[in-house]
Amino acid sequence: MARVLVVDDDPTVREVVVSYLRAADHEVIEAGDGEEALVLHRGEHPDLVVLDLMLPGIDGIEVCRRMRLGGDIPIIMLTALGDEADRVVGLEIGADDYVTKPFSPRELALRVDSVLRRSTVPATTQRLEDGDLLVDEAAHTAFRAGEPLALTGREFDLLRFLIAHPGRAFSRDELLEQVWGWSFGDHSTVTVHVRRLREKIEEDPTHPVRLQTVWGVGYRWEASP
Amino acid sequence: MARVLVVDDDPTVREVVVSYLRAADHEVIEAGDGEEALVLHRGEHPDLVVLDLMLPGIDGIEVCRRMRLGGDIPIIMLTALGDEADRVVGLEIGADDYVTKPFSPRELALRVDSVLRRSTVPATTQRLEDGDLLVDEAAHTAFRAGEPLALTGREFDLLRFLIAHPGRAFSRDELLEQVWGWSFGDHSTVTVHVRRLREKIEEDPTHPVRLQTVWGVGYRWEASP
DNA sequence: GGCCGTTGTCATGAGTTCGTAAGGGATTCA
DNA sequence: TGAATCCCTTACGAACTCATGACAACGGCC
Repeated sequence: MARVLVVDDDPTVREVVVSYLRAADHEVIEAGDGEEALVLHRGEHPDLVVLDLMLPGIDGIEVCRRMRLGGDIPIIMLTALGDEADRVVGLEIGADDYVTKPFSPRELALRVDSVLRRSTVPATTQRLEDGDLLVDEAAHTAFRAGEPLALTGREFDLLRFLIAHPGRAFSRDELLEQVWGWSFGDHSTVTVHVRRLREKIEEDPTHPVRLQTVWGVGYRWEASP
Repeated sequence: MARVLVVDDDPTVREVVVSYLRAADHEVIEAGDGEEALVLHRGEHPDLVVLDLMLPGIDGIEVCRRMRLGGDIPIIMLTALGDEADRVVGLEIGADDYVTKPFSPRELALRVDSVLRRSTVPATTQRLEDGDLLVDEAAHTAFRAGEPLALTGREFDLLRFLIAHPGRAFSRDELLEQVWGWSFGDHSTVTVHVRRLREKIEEDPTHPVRLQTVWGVGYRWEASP
């Protein structure tokens, strides 16, 4: 339910943590060192960071400090077992929680949930991707090849719904129901909005590739290969 | 600093913990079993509880549950080392933190401080930066390119919140909730304050770059590149 | 008390978005 | 081939949203 950035230089540790967090329905992005972590933090706006204290290059403490400058983000520290000094440092610089290595992945997942729960702003938004298209629900913005698209509210809702349900054809009635929240309505409403959306996301709006017409039925989102 | 209730059936453990917490300027009250703990919790209203999981009579889990019924009080669990089941249980029933026995009293004292800090002041930072903007929370002052900005109280709160959560769209209701602390209110209050803030931080307030409008939704802080 | 800055509310106007209608083109089927 | 159906495109007014300026209430300070 949230976007989590996992920072650890050990790929094995990352793999385990990532798989557990994904199983808990979180979107996960990874970094292997401090520099990469800071770049991802700036660019991806994760909801929470799981951060190893011992990192090559910029160490975890410095990463934590710099992330804190860029925004109010919860951080869970990973520290070596028994190294009390490390743990003390972690708490002093204001990590929201920490877990000692070796740790149980299940416990870490619980900590993540716990920290998210007491976070001031609920993190319940995920991002949807399809090829070079990206729908960021938290930012309420869609991007094509990294460039933000100037979508209106309805267009954004429509795109979000279609990308979330690729490969399936929806009738206009279904779209009115799912996107507009109407139980009845004029079909042309859908038609026109589809056209407007195509105008903004299709390479050649006259010959749509992603938002395809299904004759006699409605429309279908064709996922990128 | 705070009133802490220490619950453990071992008088030696209590004595060590208590002396350390007193050294850290906390007021400490003690209980040797679950029943006594619940009575003191009800009567003395401590700010935080350090609770042994293994107790004669009513066990720690039950004590924790009942205390939670009586209010949102931070609880730190004491558990046996390596007993992951206990730790997981502790987290699941909502302990804010735990410490494994044998533990360093100094670390416990730090944990107490840490939990108190995040329960009273939820994960706030001292300084926030975004491009040439700087928010100094301690001084309650914001700067642009080193020059202090003449912000009013509300404007400062609004700016701090937005910079702390960059790249995310907030509805007016959410902003009223997060910045004003209101659960309901007039949307125009937000609109007007956004306008006033833009007047002071945007290069061209008519065409805002950082504090952007998200049509039909609310506003979003655009982090500088 | 009087002055001043802050704050919340309101009215107004400008700008944006949305739904609908209508005409023309495309597709299907007899 | 022709008719019927479905879809695309365009245009336009209504409804909505936001920005702006003004104003009164409130509290601090002299």
